[in-house]
Amino acid sequence: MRLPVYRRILSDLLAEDRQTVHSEQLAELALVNAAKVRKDLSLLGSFGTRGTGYDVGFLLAQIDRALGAEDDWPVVIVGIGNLGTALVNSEGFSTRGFRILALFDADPAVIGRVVGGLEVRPVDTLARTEGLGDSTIGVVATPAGAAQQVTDALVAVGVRAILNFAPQVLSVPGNVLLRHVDLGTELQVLSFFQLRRRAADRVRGAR
Amino acid sequence: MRLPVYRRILSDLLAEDRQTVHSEQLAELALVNAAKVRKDLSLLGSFGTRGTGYDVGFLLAQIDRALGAEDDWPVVIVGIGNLGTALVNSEGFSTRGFRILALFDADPAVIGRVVGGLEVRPVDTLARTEGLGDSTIGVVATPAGAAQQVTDALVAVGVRAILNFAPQVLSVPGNVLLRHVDLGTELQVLSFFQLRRRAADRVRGAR
DNA sequence: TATTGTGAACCTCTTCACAGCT
DNA sequence: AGCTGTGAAGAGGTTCACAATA
Repeated sequence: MRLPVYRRILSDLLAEDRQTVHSEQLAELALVNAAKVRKDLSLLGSFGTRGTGYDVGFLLAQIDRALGAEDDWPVVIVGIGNLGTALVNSEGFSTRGFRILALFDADPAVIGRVVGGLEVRPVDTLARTEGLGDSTIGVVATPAGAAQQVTDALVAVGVRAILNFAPQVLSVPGNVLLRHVDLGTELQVLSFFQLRRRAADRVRGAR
Repeated sequence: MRLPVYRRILSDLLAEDRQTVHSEQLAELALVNAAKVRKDLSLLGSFGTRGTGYDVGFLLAQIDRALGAEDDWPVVIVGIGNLGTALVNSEGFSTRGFRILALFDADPAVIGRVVGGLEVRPVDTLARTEGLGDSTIGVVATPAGAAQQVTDALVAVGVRAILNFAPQVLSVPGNVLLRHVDLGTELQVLSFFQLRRRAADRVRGAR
C-alpha cells in the first residue's frame, strides 16, 4: 500500500501551506506514475476537483481516515535498546494515530529508565499486563535470540499484530498478523539494484 | 525481491546444522507459496536435487552470489543517534557483504565517539572524504530537517545509492537510487491490515 | 483549458499442475 | 516415491488514453 507515502508527502505540502496538488506532482514526489496516484486515490472516493487537483488538507484527512489513523492504535514495544529507543522517539510512532502503551526490556540496566515519557518495565511482567486488547500492535526490537520468546509472550496476552525488527524469522499462529522489517535486508535490496545497474552499464558500454 | 528473506532462513537452518531443505519447508518459513520459492530459486539456476531438495549451504552461497554479498559493498552512515547506532551494531549491516567505511554526525557530543569500532566524524568533513566511489551506499539516519542537506552532500561526493530512514521525502538526481524506510509507515501498514481484518470479521459475524 | 476518474489493454507476478529427474 | 523445474492459466497490479467535468 502506498497510502502512507502519499500521507507523508501531503503532510509536508501542508507544512509549506500548499493548498492544492495534482496527481502529476504527487506522482513525482512519490516516485510513481500519475495514473497510479489517481487510481489509488479514487478508490478512497472522488476527492479531486477536475481542472484543479486535490485539496491537500482534505485529502490528508481522507487518507488518515482510510488508514485508521484516527483510531489511536495502542502499541507496546519490547526491547528498548538503540533501536527500540529510536522507535519510541520517532515521529511516526508517536503521532499518526498510535499511542505507545508500554515499554519492556530484559536488561536491569534499562528497566526503570524513562524513555519518551514512559518507564521501561521488566519483560517478565508482560504476561500480566492489563489492557492489551486484540487491537494492540506489538513491536519486537530485541536481539534475535530473544525475539521468538517475546513474540510468544505477546501472542499469549492477546496481541494479534506484530511488527518484528529483530533479524530472526518468527513463527506465529495463523490468526496473528506478522510483518518483518530487517534493516540489513533493505541494504541488500539496494546493493542488488546497484549490481543490476552495474551490469546494465556494462551492456550499454559494450554496444 | 524475496532473496534476502530466503537468505536469512537458510542462514538460520545452517546454524542448526541442517543439510537440506525442500521448497515446502522454505515456503512455510518465508510465509509464501512453495511454487513461488521454486520459481524464485530456479531463476538463479538449477540448484535443487529432485527427490531431495536443496543443499542449504550451497543454496546460501548461490544467493549470496546473486545478491552480490561477496562484493563487500562500502557503506557510510550519517546520523549516529539511536537509530544510526542501532544500524551500525546490527548484524545485517556488518556482515552479509557490507563494510562500514565511515560514520558522520553533526552533534559535537557525538563526534569523536567510537561506535562499532569507528570514530564518528563531523558531518561537514563528508564533502572532503576520500574513497567514496560510486558503489558506496549512503545511509541517512538523521532527523527529518537535516536529511535533504545530507543527501545532497552524499550525492556531491559521488554516492549513487541512498537508504533513507529519515521521515522525510527526499529528492535526488535521476541517476541516484533511493530507497525509503519509514518506521512509522510500517506501523501504519500493519494497522491498516488490522482495520481490514476487523471489517472482515464484522461481515462474517453479520452472516 | 486543465485535470480527474475510469474502462480497457497490458504486463508482471502468482499459483497450479505435471512432466521429468534422482 | 519424492521433489524440482517450468509451461500454462489465472490474478492482480499498472499504464494508457479519453470521456467527463470544473
